[in-house]
Amino acid sequence: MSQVRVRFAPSPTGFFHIGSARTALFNWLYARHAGGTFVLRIEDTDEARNSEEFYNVIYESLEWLGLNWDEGPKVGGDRGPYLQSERSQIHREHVQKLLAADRAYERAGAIYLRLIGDRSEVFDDHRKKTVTKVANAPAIIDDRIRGKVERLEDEDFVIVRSNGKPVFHFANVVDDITMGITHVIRGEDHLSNTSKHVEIFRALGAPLPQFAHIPLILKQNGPGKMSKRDQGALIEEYRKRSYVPEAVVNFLCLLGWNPGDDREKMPIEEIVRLFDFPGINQSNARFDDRKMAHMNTQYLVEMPAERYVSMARAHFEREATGSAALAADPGYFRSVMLLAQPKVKGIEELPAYTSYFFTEEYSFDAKVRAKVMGKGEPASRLRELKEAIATLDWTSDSTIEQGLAALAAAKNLGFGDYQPIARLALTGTNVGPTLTGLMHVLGRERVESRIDRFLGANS
RNA sequence: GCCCUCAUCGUCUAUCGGUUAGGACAGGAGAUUCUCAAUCUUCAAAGCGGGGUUCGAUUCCCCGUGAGGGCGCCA
Repeated sequence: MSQVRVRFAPSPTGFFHIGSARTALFNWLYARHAGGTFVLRIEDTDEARNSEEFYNVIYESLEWLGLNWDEGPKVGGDRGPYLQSERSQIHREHVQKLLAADRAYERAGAIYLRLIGDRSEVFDDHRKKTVTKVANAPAIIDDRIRGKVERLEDEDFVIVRSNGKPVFHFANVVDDITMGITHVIRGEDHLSNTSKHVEIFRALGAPLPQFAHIPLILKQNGPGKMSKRDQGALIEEYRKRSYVPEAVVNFLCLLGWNPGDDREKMPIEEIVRLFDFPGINQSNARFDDRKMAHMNTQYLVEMPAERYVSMARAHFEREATGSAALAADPGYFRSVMLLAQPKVKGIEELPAYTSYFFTEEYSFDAKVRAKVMGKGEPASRLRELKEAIATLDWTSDSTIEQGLAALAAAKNLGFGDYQPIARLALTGTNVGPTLTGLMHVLGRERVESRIDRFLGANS
């Protein structure tokens, strides 16, 4: 194991944002790539917002994405505690250290970090008040993605509020120091704050970690970065919609990073092998749910049967409770789902796409019926098909296909003369899997009775 | 207002000074006579503007412009 130690430090807000997921992912990827340690630290300082289930949202989302942490809540580690709310003593000790070294002072109940340099009183037009400026040297941030960034802090700033709680910047830096974090990989929205962090590191006499500020994810429509209210912004949503977690991860990897060539769908092991700072982009990326959906479909069509069926069943259990599909014979359920696998774009489409397989009360699409019934002699074709059923070989969809082709040839017609009416009678619609495939799955009995019923109702 | 970052097809991106500027998603057209939202083929689509540097700039530098972010006793 290398010396690399990275951390993901979310705050328990009750949801898991896609931007957080990507930050967690990039940290995880770098840790795995470098053979380092991925630390999870929960920054739960704003106690009013925290509750047990808020913590679980973080754990469950990371687990669903497959981002396992080496140190942190639930797994422990020797640099804990890993909940920031349990680190107050550590924070206090560091404040004392600064106070003792005269690098911090109290004013109006709050504690400020003292910058070093000549001081002067200046009237700030924008804030409409007099402030004390310090002739400080600019902080130099040697960012692994941005290069050298200089930014000046020229006013003392609060590190502990008058209520005794450390501010984010301070707790964050102290925790990073005491946890031995070597690489701080986070969103670009923190880049400007980093000068404050550098001042704190220096005041504490701690070496700077490597910084890497990754680009942000912008909302699909409209201005600004993605926020929790935007479509597709929450990881929970993808879980609910039964997206393939590997597909979500793969998509997120490509939002701001690429392997340097055309490859898009890649196994995570390969991404881990190739992932490094030079491959990370500098510009923000607009989120595109259609490309995400496409990636998901790619994973779905190549998914082994067992997993596909179990994902489908889990989805029906969660989202289509009471569906007849759940009561159906497991073997039949399986056949139906596998028949639909190459045809649907997502697991979430399955209940609607397969509904007629699980009930005899499937509805007929009026427009489709009018179109199909209005052309040629569909009823005759259906009767011919019904008579041929007894002679069909039901062992596979291709033997059924051969039988139907022979029937059509005998009547000097084409398969296309039977297909639309048969599909209408059997499914009530004009879209779906191949006719012969669905006949094979439905089986001879269902096919026969459905055709009978249709002929009875339409003659 | 001040500060920081970024800038190639509508979107995600490749190119690390010399390419017919490539791929993917989305879109258009066509094919598959077993439908289709599936599959295949195919088409259209880009270097923000102005200055430099250079034999040569999408690529390097500067200035604009645009986009994003930060300026709390929020995280």
